[in-house]
Amino acid sequence: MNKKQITLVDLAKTLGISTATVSRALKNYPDISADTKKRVVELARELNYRPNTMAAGLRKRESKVIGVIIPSIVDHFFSAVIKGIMEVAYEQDYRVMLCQSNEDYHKEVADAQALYASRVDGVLVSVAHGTVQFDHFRDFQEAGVPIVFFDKVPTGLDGTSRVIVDDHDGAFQAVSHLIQQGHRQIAHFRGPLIATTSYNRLMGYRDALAAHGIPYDESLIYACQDITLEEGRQFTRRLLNEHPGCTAIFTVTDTVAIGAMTALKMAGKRIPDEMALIGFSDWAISAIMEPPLSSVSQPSWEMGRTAARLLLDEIHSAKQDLAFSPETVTLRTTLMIRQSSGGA
Amino acid sequence: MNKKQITLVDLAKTLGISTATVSRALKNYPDISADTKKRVVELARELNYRPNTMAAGLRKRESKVIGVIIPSIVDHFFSAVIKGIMEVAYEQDYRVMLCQSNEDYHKEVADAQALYASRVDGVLVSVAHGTVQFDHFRDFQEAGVPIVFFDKVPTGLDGTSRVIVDDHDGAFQAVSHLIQQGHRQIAHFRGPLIATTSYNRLMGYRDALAAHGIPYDESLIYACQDITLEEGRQFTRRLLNEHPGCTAIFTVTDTVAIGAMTALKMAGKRIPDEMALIGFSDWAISAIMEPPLSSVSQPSWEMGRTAARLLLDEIHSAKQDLAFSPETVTLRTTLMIRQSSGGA
DNA sequence: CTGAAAGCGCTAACAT
DNA sequence: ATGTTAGCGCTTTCAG
Repeated sequence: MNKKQITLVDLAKTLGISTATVSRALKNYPDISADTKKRVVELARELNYRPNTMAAGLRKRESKVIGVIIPSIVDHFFSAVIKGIMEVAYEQDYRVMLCQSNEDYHKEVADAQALYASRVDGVLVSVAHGTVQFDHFRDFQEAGVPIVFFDKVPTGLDGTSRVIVDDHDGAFQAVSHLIQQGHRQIAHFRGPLIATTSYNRLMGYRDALAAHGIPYDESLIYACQDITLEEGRQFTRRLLNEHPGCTAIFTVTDTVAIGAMTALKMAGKRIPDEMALIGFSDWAISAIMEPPLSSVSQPSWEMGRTAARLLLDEIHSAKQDLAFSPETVTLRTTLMIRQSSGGA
Repeated sequence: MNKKQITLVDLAKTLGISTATVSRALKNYPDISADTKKRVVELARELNYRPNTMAAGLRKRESKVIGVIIPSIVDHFFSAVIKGIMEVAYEQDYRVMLCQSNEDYHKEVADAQALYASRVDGVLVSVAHGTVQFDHFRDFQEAGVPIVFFDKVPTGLDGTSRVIVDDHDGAFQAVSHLIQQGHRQIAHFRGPLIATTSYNRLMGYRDALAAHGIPYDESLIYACQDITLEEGRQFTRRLLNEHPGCTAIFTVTDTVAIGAMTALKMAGKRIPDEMALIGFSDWAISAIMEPPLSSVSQPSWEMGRTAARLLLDEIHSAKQDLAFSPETVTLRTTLMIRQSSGGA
């Protein structure tokens, strides 16, 4: 199909020199005469020569590609992470191969295999909800291909770096803020506890109550399955019924908080006067809701950059056979106080 | 660095047969005895053999990778497009290499070169705002590598397929709807006209007025530069001042519409009674604004799937040296009528 | 400073 | 039904 591409051989032939010299000239090798270098570079530009990275990769046993596996790309958080990853990769002259697991374990396995088959130099992965077994990453580990996990990280599988968000602290701050506003009965709409993030946010909530001497009341916890607007609405209606004395809600994520907001308005409750509200994630839209939604902001872009940097460092170490000790970086959240929590 | 990987040679040696046979056995070639095939497949699984796609790619002159260049990934529209692309690619056993131009011409050029160097089998691109010259795609064209443009497509550069949205019709419908609701003075907050999308939406607006016998009043057009919330707010305040008789606004995109919504509420105007509002893009959030925002919904996911399908078809044709005539697919928008336009 | 030659891992004629 | 051989385009010893 493809028309003939220009190769090193073409350049070498027309110049009457060896391909080795051409290769070296193009790579700024020290022991090359300024003259030949110039001739090579010029001809290369003239013929529009483009090195074939597959050939180089095969020979050098490196692809200059990093693989990324994420649960979902249509998600502000993840797309911001990817943006961070791509920036760092680009800065260091790496390409990015992207896979979306759709929160499906089997797809994640297939993605890992495809990336391994492509001989990526490293992988960044945020594991799917349902993933509890991690054999599909063994290929990489056995081959010495660095892996860095971010956001949703596996339990066990040590020897790998991780970048996570301090969900516990984020929740702790949010709830502490509500307590400082005078709230005593604070509901929490949590997520599924298999997700470490949901779990840690719940713990942050509990610990904040404990730290302020407020007893933990399990009936104030409502468990979302799918983390939808609809769940936010439903639980709000139930809460209003079951706990008329409750004056604040902290939700596992903004989606749920916005659902709650709608339900509260429909019930004629004033926010934050009759019910304060804080979400988690700080979507772009949260700030423009009415009233603007307080939320725990996650450093998504930073997370992408940090994870990519960690991975590339490890790749470089591995290439030079240097030791590398895996690191776990915990990024801090920021509580964005807006009107919905009465603090702004 | 990397530990030794299992190769065809390893399999061939332990089984005492040739690599050719092993290769064929793994690929379900017809002329292979059931017995050897079984032995090969079993050993391959046992040793956890993973074919090296770089080697195969070099030999077969195809990478099974498609490149994607988009202006921005942190954007609901584009991330949905990418999702569609990745799904189709996965179905047909292709990998996706993703690049983000950041709406920067020079980055776009660098991305194109990197993708060409990776010898991708085809490219999908949505060009940056500022891109007016398209030489950086010549490499692909000369090498016979298919390109499909989507959303932001180049003018000229024919011989390539395109997938676009019918912006004109989307705008036409939106404005017609407003007219049917009885509005006669309808403002339009447009985008920069270098973007074909913005231009076509403006034309749709004009033509809808014309079709209903309403004169076009240039002073009702406000030009956004950056398409921000803030611009939406400012223009709304100006509009209220300059055109007290105006009763409806159609904006180039939802961001601007939401800015307008905030400004209207602050000015104490009731939506849609005193001012009707329709946006464009149909963000997830538009439906949960208060009042819910009417908007022209773009088929983003469909666009990704269509573009990817078109590209893969062309790749397959090229591989078999079949003729392929470039196609331009125009996807229809859907007007989502909600409360902000008074129709629901 | 440059060249010759081998080889990365795989596939595809062309044999047999 | 299987083996032989050549080669995809590049890098890298090892010689000179």
